Amino acid sequence: MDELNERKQNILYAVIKYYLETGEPVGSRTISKITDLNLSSATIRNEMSDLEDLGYVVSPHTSAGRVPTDKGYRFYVDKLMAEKDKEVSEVKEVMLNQTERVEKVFKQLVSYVANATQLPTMISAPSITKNRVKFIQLSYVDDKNVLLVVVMEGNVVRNRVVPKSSALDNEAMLRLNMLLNTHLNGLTLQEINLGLVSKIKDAAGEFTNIVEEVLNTIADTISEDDLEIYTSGATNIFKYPELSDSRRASAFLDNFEDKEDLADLINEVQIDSEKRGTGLQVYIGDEAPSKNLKDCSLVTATYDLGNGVKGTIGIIGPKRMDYENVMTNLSNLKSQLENTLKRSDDNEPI
Amino acid sequence: MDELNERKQNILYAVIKYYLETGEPVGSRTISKITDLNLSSATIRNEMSDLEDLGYVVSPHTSAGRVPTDKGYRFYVDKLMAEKDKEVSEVKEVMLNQTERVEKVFKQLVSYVANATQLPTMISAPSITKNRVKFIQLSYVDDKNVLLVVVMEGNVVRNRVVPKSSALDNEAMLRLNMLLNTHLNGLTLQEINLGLVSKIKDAAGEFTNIVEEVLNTIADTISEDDLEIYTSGATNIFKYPELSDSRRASAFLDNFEDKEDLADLINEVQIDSEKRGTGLQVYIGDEAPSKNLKDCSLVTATYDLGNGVKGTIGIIGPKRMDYENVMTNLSNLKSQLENTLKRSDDNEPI
DNA sequence: ATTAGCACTCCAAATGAATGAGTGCTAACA
DNA sequence: TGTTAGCACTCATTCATTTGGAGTGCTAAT
Repeated sequence: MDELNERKQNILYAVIKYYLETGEPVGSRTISKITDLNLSSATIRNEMSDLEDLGYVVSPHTSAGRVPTDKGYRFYVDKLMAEKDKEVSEVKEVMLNQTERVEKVFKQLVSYVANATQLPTMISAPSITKNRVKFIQLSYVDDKNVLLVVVMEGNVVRNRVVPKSSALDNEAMLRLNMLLNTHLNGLTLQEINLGLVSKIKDAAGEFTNIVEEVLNTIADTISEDDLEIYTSGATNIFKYPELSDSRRASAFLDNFEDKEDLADLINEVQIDSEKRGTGLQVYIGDEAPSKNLKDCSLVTATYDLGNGVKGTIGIIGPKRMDYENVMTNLSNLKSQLENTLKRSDDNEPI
Repeated sequence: MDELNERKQNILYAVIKYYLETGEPVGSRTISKITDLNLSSATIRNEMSDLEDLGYVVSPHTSAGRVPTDKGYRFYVDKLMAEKDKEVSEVKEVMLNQTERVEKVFKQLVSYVANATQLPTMISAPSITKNRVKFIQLSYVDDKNVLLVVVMEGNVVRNRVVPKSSALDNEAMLRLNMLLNTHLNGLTLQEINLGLVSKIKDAAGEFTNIVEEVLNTIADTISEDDLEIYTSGATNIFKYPELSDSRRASAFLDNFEDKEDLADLINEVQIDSEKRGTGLQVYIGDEAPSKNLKDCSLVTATYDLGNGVKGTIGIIGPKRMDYENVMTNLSNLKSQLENTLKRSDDNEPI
């Protein structure tokens, strides 16, 4: 903490701030000019040399300016940024229209964020494995199939057409619906264990095999795309020359296109967030829980709808991204999401 | 047609074939060596000069080899390719698992095709506006909402939580379900016109306003994401140096990420396909019905499930893509899709 | 403690020569 | 008449060289 005196902090701040804008190594003369410290370039040079020894900056080669290291960025995010720039950026209210399908809401949302930050953005819909079953319904579709609809808390709806092996008249269907609802309502997927399953099958009597099919389908349906990921703004990385050469860009976009990889990433971020008890997190370079983000930073906001139902918004960009802007945006979004989606749960009678 | 004698055609074929592989302008000496025409480079030079005059090839600068023009490609696709290479490439049976949700099937499919062709691929789920309503169901969710489920032909399911303004007991719900199903089953969205709507509202009696909400929602639900587009393999363009500089790549990926643009494109392709009565289409460069594909070719297969229900698979790549491989792949996919999805409709009793 | 001054380093952009692939043309040949 | 060998010419690419400038580190003066 005392490692850096005020002047060094000021200089480090100026270096990073300037570098964030330009992406070019910044030299002593520049700092001397842009700050109002009234120090000559020579003095700055001495200080910067110290900062380099302490590991906050490096110069890419002998006669270049200095570039922040991960440690430098970390210090900036943790200390400098918070202290200096507490000017509250205007909070834009995002239109969260809950009457739309969830899917569509998230599509709009992710594209809004990508646009606001001008960075590649991903967002995970709330993981529904921890979400509770609100309502289950089987209905007649045609002779060979029944339609299974499962409504989860937060009005997430999943449906599937299930082929039926045996005949099933209306009354039987009614009974099955009753059976399923009385046993499963209010439970999370994790709570639907083998014991319960066999109990339901017993109770189903002659319909034991159709119930089995239905239960399998429920498990499938709920878990199959647990962690649905939406992305947008991938091409924003081309705004940063340091990431746009074709090798790097291709590698990055490959990752960004692979929803499964992103889901893994988000999973780890959520675990992390739980551990640290923070909603907003910044991963600089190697800090990110993923292999291929060496040259990038990741900023995430994990929103929490209670009952362990969580989702994450993530932004990936160059290390020299505008952390402040990104962080205010995300934290803003996070609280709005929590408010809106929680409010929609207040409606429910359960 | 007589414009090109056999020898010229052979040479043009060799030029294009070679260029498809290398992406480099190809010179007379190369052609002289790789063909078994036993012609000296000088002769080839003369012929190539003629081909250039006729507009089938150009040389990018004075001392470079020749590169096919759009006209050259067109001739290749229409004439040369068909004649020469009718070796049937092995037809791989793609796993089309219809028990999965449609959504997931298409996701798998598009990624399969992208992988098989090593090109950016998009696919549109069958447009459901022309699809028929099979089954409608309202059910109780909680005090303030009802759940609306619409099953279309081909077992495409759409659902939505509809806020209800007035109380609605079980019996009323039953009556509404009857009413909606008797009036709407078997109709396409286009056939649900204003006259019909007011007729239903009349018949609904006291529930006229909830019926209105429901009907609006149906219209919305069906049309909102008409033409859902799935994409995959976007980063494959980086395999082609001529498209991987950051300006071009960025522009391309921007387009490819924008699902609305792609939907427009697919729409026009489908119209086109109808006009020409072909399922498989090749657009070379400017031929494509879109602004930003100047440097690319687009190959599409429009599958037709009957009753005007159509969808399109599209592949976008450099002009020098492997047309044969791509076209056999698509035509293969097309027929399998048609078979599988049609088969699933045979199940239905309507 | 700060600063001016200077030598030194190294990148980046500019210049220019060498290389080589390819063409067009002409003249010779079958 | 069609084909080919030969030659002069063009132009992109590559590589080494030069040059300019930005920046540093060090030293000596304030």
